[in-house]
Amino acid sequence: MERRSKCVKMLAMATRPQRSERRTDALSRERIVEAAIEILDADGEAALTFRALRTRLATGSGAIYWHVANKDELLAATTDDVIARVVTDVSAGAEPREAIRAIASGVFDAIDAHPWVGGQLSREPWQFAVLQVFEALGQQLGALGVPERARFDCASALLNYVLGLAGQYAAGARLIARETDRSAFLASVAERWATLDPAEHPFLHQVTPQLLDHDDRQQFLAGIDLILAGIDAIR
Amino acid sequence: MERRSKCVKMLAMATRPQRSERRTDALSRERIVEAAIEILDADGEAALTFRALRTRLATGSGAIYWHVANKDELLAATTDDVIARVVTDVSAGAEPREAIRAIASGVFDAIDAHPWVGGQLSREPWQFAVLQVFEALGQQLGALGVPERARFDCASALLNYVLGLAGQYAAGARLIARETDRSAFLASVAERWATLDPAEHPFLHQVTPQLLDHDDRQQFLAGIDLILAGIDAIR
DNA sequence: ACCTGAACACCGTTCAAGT
DNA sequence: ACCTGAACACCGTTCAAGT
Repeated sequence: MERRSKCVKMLAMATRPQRSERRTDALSRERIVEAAIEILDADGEAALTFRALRTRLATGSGAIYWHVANKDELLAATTDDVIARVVTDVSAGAEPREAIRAIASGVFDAIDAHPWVGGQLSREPWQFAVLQVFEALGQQLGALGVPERARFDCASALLNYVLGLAGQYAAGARLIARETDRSAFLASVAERWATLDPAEHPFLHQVTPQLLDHDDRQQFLAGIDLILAGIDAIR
Repeated sequence: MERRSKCVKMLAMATRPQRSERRTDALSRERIVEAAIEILDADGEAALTFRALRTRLATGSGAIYWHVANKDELLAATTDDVIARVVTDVSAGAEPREAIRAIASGVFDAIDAHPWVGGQLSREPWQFAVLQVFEALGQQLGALGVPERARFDCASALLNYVLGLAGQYAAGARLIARETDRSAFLASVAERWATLDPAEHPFLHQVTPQLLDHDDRQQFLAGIDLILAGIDAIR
């Protein structure tokens, strides 16, 4: 996708006299979204500012606003970009239950690779990216034989669960960025739990060991399976 | 809770010569949190700024920072304040399944009354308010007879679902604030769905009627029941 | 100990002016 | 049509100075 096009252009300008030919790397909505994703991946949500963007794209802020209405739209576009790949990646031939797990896993992995996507998904629920996931889940529920009346609620339950984890995971990533690593972060959470009165918080004390060595992805899929089991029960 | 204490003080100052007695309404963390909640309820998340706060409290920004570390801590405190009441309100005597529904309903109603709480819950997952909900859910799962090994995953699934809805609902409220009302908002969502290709989005087209007249609270509880049914199935 | 309020270092967004 | 970049109206936060 021509990530180095800016450098190429600058080299060309330095070695050749400028020509009137159309620059192939002219500013475009696509290039802006791409640059935004690079900033978000490298330095997190807080680092994405129009100033950072115009520096990276070597342009003025007004130029960015020519292609993108505002920051909300830009964030929605970056999220759509990442999620679109997930949903279309799910192979159409799979068995419905496996397909649902694959969709959920795909969203999980996308958030794992780009934590800022989690924050964005849970903040803007009716954006296109979320619709894509909702549609994909709903189709598979149909294939699974869930009666039409119940499909809306079931898809909604799965979607809310996925979005809930999305937000949680994104927030976790935000905190871990400040700490050293994941296990140190979990240890500090466990420490805080340990300071709570065991008489008032018996459950938290009980599950602290599980907190410390649980696998996020596995726990996420366990939740999906739980909801699928519930769907089986009402079917 | 003395909501009018500022006015009382001003009247007192106007009618009596100042006395050296300690003002009962001196600035305190509690009063700041209370004022913040009033601003959030009246005008939404975007309206809560330190400038709005210092105007309402008739003080300087530094005074607020003396009692509260920063804006994140203030937001966490407001959320804790609202959620604490929900969790302690759940009557201890209820049957576990009903208690879980009551906890979930309580969180739902709190978010319904204070949409900004939803945004905050889904953004800061390990804050105290969320721990309280997690603890309450976990305790009831124990009472329900869920084996210890599975309790962590089950509580996690319920919590993620609740937090997912929290974020979604908060975002919806943010959008509805700009539109006229809820049904106009849903109609505009349905309109957008209608523009999508029915061949690619059959599910969305199918459930549009249900979108238009669904009850948020009822749908939320249907999801809780679905997860509870799944928990029954694995028990 | 607690409060004041000016100042700092940022934001997102706009817009007259250029090509 | 597309881009520039200064300017505007905000933020959260700090801090010397007051009581």
